[in-house]
Amino acid sequence: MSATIRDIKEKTGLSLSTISKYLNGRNVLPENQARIEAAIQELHYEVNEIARGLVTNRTRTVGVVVYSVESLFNGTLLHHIGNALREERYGIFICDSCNDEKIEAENIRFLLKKKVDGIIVVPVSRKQDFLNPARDADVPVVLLDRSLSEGAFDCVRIDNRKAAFEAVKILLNHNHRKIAIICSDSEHEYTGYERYKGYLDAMEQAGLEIVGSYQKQGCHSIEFGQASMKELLCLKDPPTAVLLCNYEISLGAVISINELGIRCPEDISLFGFDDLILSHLVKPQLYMVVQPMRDMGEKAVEILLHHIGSKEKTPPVEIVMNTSVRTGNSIAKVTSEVSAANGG
Amino acid sequence: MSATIRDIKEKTGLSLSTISKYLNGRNVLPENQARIEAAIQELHYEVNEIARGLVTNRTRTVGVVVYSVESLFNGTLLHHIGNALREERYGIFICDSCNDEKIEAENIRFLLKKKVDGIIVVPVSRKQDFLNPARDADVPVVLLDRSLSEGAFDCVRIDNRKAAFEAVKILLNHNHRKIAIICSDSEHEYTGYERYKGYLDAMEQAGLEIVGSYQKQGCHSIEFGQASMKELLCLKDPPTAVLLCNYEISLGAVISINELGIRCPEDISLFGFDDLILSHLVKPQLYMVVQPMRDMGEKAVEILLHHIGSKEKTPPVEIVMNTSVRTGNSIAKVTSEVSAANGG
DNA sequence: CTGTTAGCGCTTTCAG
DNA sequence: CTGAAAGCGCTAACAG
Repeated sequence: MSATIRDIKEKTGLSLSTISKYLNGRNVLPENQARIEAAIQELHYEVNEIARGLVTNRTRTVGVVVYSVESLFNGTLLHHIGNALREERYGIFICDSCNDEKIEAENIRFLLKKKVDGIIVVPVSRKQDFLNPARDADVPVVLLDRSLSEGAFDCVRIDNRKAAFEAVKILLNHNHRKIAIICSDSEHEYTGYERYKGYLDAMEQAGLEIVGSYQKQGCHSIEFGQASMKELLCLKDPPTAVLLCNYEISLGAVISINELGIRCPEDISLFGFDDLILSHLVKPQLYMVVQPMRDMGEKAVEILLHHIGSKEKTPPVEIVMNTSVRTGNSIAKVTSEVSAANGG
Repeated sequence: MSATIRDIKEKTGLSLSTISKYLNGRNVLPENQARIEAAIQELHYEVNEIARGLVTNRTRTVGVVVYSVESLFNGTLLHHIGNALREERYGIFICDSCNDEKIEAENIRFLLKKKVDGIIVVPVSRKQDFLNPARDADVPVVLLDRSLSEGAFDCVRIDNRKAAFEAVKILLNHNHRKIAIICSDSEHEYTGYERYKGYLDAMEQAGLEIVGSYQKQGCHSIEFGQASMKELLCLKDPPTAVLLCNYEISLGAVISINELGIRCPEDISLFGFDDLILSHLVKPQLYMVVQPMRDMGEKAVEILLHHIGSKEKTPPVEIVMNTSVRTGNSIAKVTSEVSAANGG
């Protein structure tokens, strides 16, 4: 069907190597350049990247594996990663792990068979086993957003513990004492556990007791956020504020208070994570921890391309980025009397 | 680095072709099967899909080009497409057009160079020029969600005109007469124009005059939805109901009424498009046109794979799927007196 | 600067 | 059923 370098050879009478050189930007006589260019136009020639990849052993393609392509968080990350990669003329193979470790492992093997030059992964698994094939094949990997238990790969993320800590501090500054948390559990996800620890740090520093029924740990999902919020609201002695530890849980919690007709911040104060238009959509505007998603995506690409460029091994690095807080009006100031009464 | 079929040849003493046959599921003596399998395990051999693709001229890879990977609408579509493709052991090359026609055209050329077997595209452009290279290279293309002006490619979509028509009918049944529309314009997008026509159909059938200031046509974006909604609300004689013709515009409209402190449905009734958790998130629940996104994605894959399987050309087909309406409480019943007064 | 040659890893004739 | 040989489209030495 499509023209090959051989057709150009026929048309121009030049050798394959001259044409190849022209295609790769090396020096060719102006006259020959013109002839090749003319033939390319005439034949609608396009390089066959497959053939090129076979010989160069570089496909100029990066695989990106995300835990779920349906999550707006990942969509945003993918957008920034894609932009950064396109600038460097890299293609992007996106794989959806559907929040399933088996699919995730399959995705890695798939990408390896496709001979990608490197892989960026926002992982489902907590352990690194699924990445062993990549390591064996010497294909560089950069983790994004979530680190793994062993820490053997480069990772770009935020300081989750600190971010949660600071969020709780803001709640404390509004005199909240009965503060609950909904997060993904350590088995399910890295960030959930870290954020939980940040919550504990702040509570302990404030000398507050950790109430068992105020701790909701489970899946990273809208459903879990929704159900947990409902449970918290139905407690005999409900919390006055809740920290929602990721985007999906934040969504679920908002759905829940809508369903139950609970008012925010009059009845409950909320602090969410990952501001993806959510704070603009719902009334009142939510306080949220915001991650520098663009910087994170770009940094991951930068590190990966650096590895691809120079095959020398370097010890794994963790890039930890700063978060910020988007203020809203989802937090009520607890008056001291009430605070005292509640705190008792 | 990684093992090749040659290493297996050394280990087993068998010929390349026998090994290749085994890898492709053809008949090989049980004894030889066992030897090959053992060598594969030992060497961690994985097929080099690049090399295979070079000779078979099939990469078992499909390109998917979406207008924006940041849009939840596309994320959902991608999820279903990815699932369907994975089941058929196809890989998926996702390209983000960033709502830019130039990038979109670039994406097509990129995929062609990567020798994808077929392309699914949710297009930015209204005209098909950017797909000419694919047609020239005999790579099958299926359009999804949005059709092009010429209709020369297969397309899976809904009946946009009818969907909008029915939405307006529901508003009319609630006695609304002053009905506005916010949609993407025909220059920007296929669906916008179709939905606009459906709106006109319903208004004309009801014998209502089309008020110029109630027609907002522009970009498919949150910003446009937000700004347009604000303009409508600030009119001297504002509409009592608004049809929001896509997800981003629906988001923008909700943001706008939140900002202005307008109540829905007391002050204004809303009817949106594409229910992607939005109706659950905001209060009150929005009435929405919902598209069968999963069916659409799966159908697009089915058609594409069929084309890939049999290279014979068939005239382009348009698959038009049915929509449904998710009811909410975002529409107020206009009392007849008011209706008469307003309708005047 | 240009051409010749070899070969990337695999599949595919075609004999045997 | 198995093996030898050719070749997919391109790049990478090496001579010239």
